[in-house]
Order: sequence, then C-alpha cells, then structure tokens
Amino acid sequence: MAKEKDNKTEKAILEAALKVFTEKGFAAARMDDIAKEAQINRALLHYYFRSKDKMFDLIFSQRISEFLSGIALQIFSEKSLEDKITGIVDHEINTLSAHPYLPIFIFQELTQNPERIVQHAKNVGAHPGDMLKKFSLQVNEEIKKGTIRSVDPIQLFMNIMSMAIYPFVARPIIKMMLEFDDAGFNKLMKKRKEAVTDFIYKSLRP
Amino acid sequence: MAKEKDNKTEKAILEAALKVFTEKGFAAARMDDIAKEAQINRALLHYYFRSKDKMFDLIFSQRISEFLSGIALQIFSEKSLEDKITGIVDHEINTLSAHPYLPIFIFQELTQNPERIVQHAKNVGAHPGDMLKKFSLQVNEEIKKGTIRSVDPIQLFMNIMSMAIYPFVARPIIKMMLEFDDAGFNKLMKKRKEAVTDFIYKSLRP
DNA sequence: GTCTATAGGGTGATAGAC
DNA sequence: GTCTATCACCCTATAGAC
Repeated sequence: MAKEKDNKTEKAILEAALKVFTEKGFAAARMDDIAKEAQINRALLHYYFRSKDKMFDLIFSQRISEFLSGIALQIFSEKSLEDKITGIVDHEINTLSAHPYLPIFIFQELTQNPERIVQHAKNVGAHPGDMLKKFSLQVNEEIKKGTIRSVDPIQLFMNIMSMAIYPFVARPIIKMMLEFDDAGFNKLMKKRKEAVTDFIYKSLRP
Repeated sequence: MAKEKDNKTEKAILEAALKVFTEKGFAAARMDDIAKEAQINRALLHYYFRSKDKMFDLIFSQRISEFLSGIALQIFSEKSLEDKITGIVDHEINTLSAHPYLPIFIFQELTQNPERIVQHAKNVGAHPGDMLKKFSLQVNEEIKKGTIRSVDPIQLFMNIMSMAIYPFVARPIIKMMLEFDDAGFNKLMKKRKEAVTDFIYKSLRP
C-alpha cells in the first residue's frame, strides 16, 4: 500500500513535470510550478528525483526517444512508399494534436544543448542515420520502377517532416492569421492530414 | 562626440542582446551574458534600457515585425504566383541561413506569450490576415485559369512556409542524421531553395 | 557615461519534525 | 513519505563615486 502510494505520487510528479517543462522550457520552469501542478510539496520533488536537472533529463530523454522511435517505426515498417508517407504524416499530426507544445520544447532544448541528442538517439535502437538510408533506398527503387518522378530523397524526407510538424511550431501565428481558437486549429490540422499526403503524391507524379 | 559614443555603445548592446536572447531565449538569457558580449559593464545595460523586460520587448518586436513584413513584401508584390512562391522560399532560406536561431526564438517566445503578437502585428502595416486573403485570391485565379490544379490556398501557404522554415527549427536533428557540420548544413539549404520551389510547382501541375 | 558595490527578491536544495 | 522552515546562491536592479 505504501508502494502503491509511491507510484501514484511519482506518476503525478512526472506528469506535472512533463506539462510544465514542455510548456515553459527548462529555464523558465519553476520547481514550485511542478509541485503545484502535481498538488504536492516542493520538497517531495527532490525526495523523488533529487534535482531539477535530473528530472528534466528524464522527461527530455523520454520525449526525444518517442519522437525518433515514432518515425523509425514508420520508416522500418513493411509498407509501400505511399502508405509509409501517409503513416508518417498521420502519426505526426495525431501525436502533435494531442501535445502541441512538444516540437518547440524538443527543438528549443536541443538547440541549447545539441550534444544531448547523441546520448538519447541511441535509445531508439537503430541509428537515426539509418532511417534516412532506408527511406532513400525505397524512394530510389520507386524512381527506378518509374512509379514516381526523379527526386532527392533527403529533400523529400525534409518536405514530409516539415509539412507535418511546422504548423504546430507556428501555431500562434496561424491562429492569429486565421482568427482561429484551439478547436478551429485542431479541425484545420485534421483536414491537413489528407491535404499534405495529397500534396506530396501530386508532386511525385512522373 | 559624446553623442557618437552613445550610439556606439547602444548599438553594441542591442547587437549583443539580439545574439544572447535569440540563442538562449528570454528566461535563460543573463544580463551578464549580454554585458560580456557587448564588452561593457552590467550596470550600463540598465542605464540604456532600464530593465531586461524592456530590452527584450524591443528586440522581440523588431524580429517579429521583420519576419511578418518580409513575408508581406513578397505577398503584396506584383509578381506572378510562381515568382511569388520562389520569392518567399528564397527570402526565408536566405534570411535564416544568416540567422538560424531566429525561428525557434520567435516561436518559443510567442508560444509563451501569444498575446504579444497582436501588438506587434500592427507594426507590419497590413493586417496579417490580409496576407492570406491576397494570396488565396491569386491562387484561386490561377486555378480558374487552369494553370494549376485545384488546391486549398491556406494549406498551400502552410506548405510553402513549412518547407522553407522547418529545417532551421529541426537543424540539430538534421545535422545529426546526415552527420553534417554547419558548412554542410548551409550547403544543403542552398540546394534546398530550388528543391522546394520545384517540389511545389510539380505538385501544382494540373 | 561608465564603473564598483550592494540591496532586494527569487529559486533550488536540504535539514529535521512528524 | 510528506511536510515546514531555512540556507545558500544567483540574478536583476539601483545607489553612488568618478
């Protein structure tokens, strides 16, 4: 029973830490914000996780691993190129619709401390460079078969990721330009899944 | 002569503030970092700009205005749609190649404080929503003429901005995946200008 | 205008009672 | 495990000499 209480508190803290860190970033996040969000005392945070840095590393490590392995899962699946592209776009937009702060959080902190990615990238299993190689191979096969036009696979990969993720990065500007609230933005993103895949397929026509 | 010294110091401070704020963000930026970067005393910052907040507002206001007006300049030019798209892509990639930290800075701070955009958006002259309307009009004209296929102008606009800007947001991940240094990344972005416009035109074929 | 010294407030971390 | 009280440091901002 004491054990059960442990898990419950620890879980509450991690959930709160995720929320506060992703919304504010490491530097602006306050231990007190996390404590209040988890509805516990500030000292307990240190009891469970010792320091702000350790807590942050844990959260960040999970997020970047999830981000990379989510893509890897799609890339290394046995799908056709077309289904794979649809899979990546759908996966990214679905995930980010539920967690719109994630991309800015990841990229902001990664920019501050780029070495960190090397540590965490290994948690993904495959080396991230392998993803691009696998993707390039499949693209070049389709080009050879004549099912799609000739295209640089690396630029294509960047295009796919860009169109899926960037709108969540630029969310405040998009909301202002269109005078949308959160609900309107989410609807737009739901429609966007098909718009993006369609835009890509149309471009790849031979 | 005293006046000249004023301008020189003030300019040095603003330059240093831009560098530190954009690289670290408001919360992580230290007045001491800025002072050291400008090679002056910390107290002088307050003599010239009173507070960290005021200094930040100034820098941020300039950046977001420049960002929006840069796009507006392209949108409201008298170019054909195709030239306009090329203009936007080239302008964004050129600007960000020189200042790769800008997008994350703008979007991170804007996410923290979305109301800020409303104040600064007005500095652009035209209301930002007008940009999208003007762009949509021109796209719909081309569709009617049959020079491009039917497409949602808003999604198209998001696609263009995404593909031009996102790679600079995801720069650390791209550099890692391709095992590139800064020079390699910049070369890739230079090539990307043509890759992106070509990708878009190919997609818009009727 | 530019500096040194320091006030004043906030924040992460720990000690110690329960 | 959970709390209150408190320490020690950091950082912005200002006072005051030059």
